[in-house]
Amino acid sequence: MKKKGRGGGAITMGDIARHAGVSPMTVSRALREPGTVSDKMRRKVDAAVRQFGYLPNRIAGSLSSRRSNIVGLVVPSIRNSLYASMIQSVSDVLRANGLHLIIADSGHSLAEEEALVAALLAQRVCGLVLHNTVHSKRGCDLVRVAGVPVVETGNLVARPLDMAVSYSNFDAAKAMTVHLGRLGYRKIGFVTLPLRDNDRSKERRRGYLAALKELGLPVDHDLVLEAVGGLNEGADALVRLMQTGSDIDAVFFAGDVLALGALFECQRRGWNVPGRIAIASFDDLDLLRHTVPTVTTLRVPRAEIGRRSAELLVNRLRGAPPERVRIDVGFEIVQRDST
Amino acid sequence: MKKKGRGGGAITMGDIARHAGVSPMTVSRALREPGTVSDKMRRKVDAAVRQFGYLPNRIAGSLSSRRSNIVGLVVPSIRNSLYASMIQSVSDVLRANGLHLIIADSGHSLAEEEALVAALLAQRVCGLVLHNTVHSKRGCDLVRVAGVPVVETGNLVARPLDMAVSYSNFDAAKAMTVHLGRLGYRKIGFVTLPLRDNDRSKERRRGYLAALKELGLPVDHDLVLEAVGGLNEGADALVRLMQTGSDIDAVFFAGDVLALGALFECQRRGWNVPGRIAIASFDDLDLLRHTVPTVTTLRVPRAEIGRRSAELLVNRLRGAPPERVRIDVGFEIVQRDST
DNA sequence: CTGTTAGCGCATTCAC
DNA sequence: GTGAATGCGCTAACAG
Repeated sequence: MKKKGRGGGAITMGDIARHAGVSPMTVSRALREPGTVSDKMRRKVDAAVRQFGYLPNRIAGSLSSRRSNIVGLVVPSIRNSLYASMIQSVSDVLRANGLHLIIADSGHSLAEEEALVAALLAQRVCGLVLHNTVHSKRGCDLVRVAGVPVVETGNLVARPLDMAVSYSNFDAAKAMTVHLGRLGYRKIGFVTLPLRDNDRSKERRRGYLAALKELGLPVDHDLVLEAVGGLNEGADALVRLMQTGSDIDAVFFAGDVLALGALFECQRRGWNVPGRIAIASFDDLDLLRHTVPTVTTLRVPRAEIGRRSAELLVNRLRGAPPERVRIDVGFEIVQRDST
Repeated sequence: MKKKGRGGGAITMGDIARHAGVSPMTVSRALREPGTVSDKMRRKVDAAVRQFGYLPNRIAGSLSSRRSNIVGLVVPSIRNSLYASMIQSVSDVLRANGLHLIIADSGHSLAEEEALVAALLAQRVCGLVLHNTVHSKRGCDLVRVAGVPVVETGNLVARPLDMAVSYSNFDAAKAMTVHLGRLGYRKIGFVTLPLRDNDRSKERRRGYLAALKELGLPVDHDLVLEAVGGLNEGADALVRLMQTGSDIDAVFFAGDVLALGALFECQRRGWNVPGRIAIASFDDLDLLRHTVPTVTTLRVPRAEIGRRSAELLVNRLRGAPPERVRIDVGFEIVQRDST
């Protein structure tokens, strides 16, 4: 059983117009700018819309208006809860402003990020949020040529593609290391996440090393480890550091999951924290406030980063002049029982 | 160069065609079906595409072909890591098949889900994945009228809108409760997540009650608590249950974060687990394998749910006949040290 | 294999 | 305040 000869497809604005006895243009206006249409017309349109369960075709609308009202977001990993609160706040601000969000996951790969940026731009997103701050040459070119506003959020880069909202990974890691030094720890290990194509990891390690220098402590390369994410990796790293033979007294993990894994390993082995070994973390995963002992960490205002990023995009889309913006949201050291 | 005026905007397929000395249609084909175009033509097109950094406008393509190649996914909360692995596998399968994904977050609200479904359908998504299985009347109508394939994943409903890939929350909760009974626990508490508009929570509680009956244990309503998510809530619930005065010996938490919060509370108070109180959880959060003690839980194959959901959509989009599908991925009880 | 014609469903721009 | 004409950039369907 097909519809009338009228090409069986979905209901269009024209159909609604016909059934409401008005022109398609009036339907379009009644839906987007109800104020510019007389009450009588609007009621007729609304009735027909409800009757048919009509949903305007935004694809056609976007093509015609040359605006998609969709923002693209690329994070290194959707699974990492770290990004979740940022995603949420970006999403909330955009929705409050009638914009939609496409989230993509680059899997920490530069090539994948490039492919995703291309795909998003091909969808004609009207703005981008990129967590990574290291991009392929072509990725940069694509963004520049497209001319859409872009916010980079993973690290406060000196010269962003367009806008940046973040904190300094260098300053944060340095501050935490100095904090440990001031607490009296002298042999401070450091476990970094993979450094490849990752600005943030590199900056954190740089911060750690700069702090040692400032504290007048020697750099012991046996005390610096690289680990991929995960609880097991954190546990392994801790054990390896303890076995170096050096009298290591604290470990700073550049990722909260690593720190957590290490803490659990200590619980399993009965190593007192911080008595036998102190543990510090990066990023205030909610859990760190609940473990026994609670874990000292760096708090980064992830939600604020998301909110302000989205606000910048919204403003730009509303006509704010394109100017380089660089917002430092800062960070905070949360001293708890593990150090 | 008369009409081309550089101010006009982005580069179009027509521009590429002109510069490559071919027709727009050849450009279109060279990009989408390179095999159907001669080598010579394809090389000319590729050269022009690279020279201008051309990205085809998918909005125009979608409007013309009446296919968006975008799938919509609605989850109750992006922040919940539970959904993350499902999202990831959906995303992977879709991308491998040239489809994109829009993720939306309903905040556990029925009204919000309806609004999101409407927005996604207005974007003319070619498929939907809905985690929630309770929908508003209008939400159901919208989906049905749109005629796009839909997969529901949160609970294995008897009569899905279209397709369902999930496990039975009832069976799972019942199985775990029976498992606890068989281990010898006689006073088994239950902490549920909010029940409102939430099929999954209701089914889990039903399963718990059915198990008590099967075990021949009395139902003590003081031992059933409702808690919103979060570590604190889990801790609070545990303490309240312990203070009922009844000699409660085990608690089954219908959410992994709740269980974790309870476990940490036990660590803080020095309550032996499972000696003084046994703890069981729902959903195999990675952490539960690492805590001290490790936590008994229900493992649900979240990634498989995502993968199979996406595969069903892909098949349907490739022309598979619309038939009601109902896939039970099952679950597994993971017995660990907390019980 | 390649090109031509004719829309896709809406919003912009102008008349009225 | 309303409507008619026009085209957004691309692809389906056909013709050559």
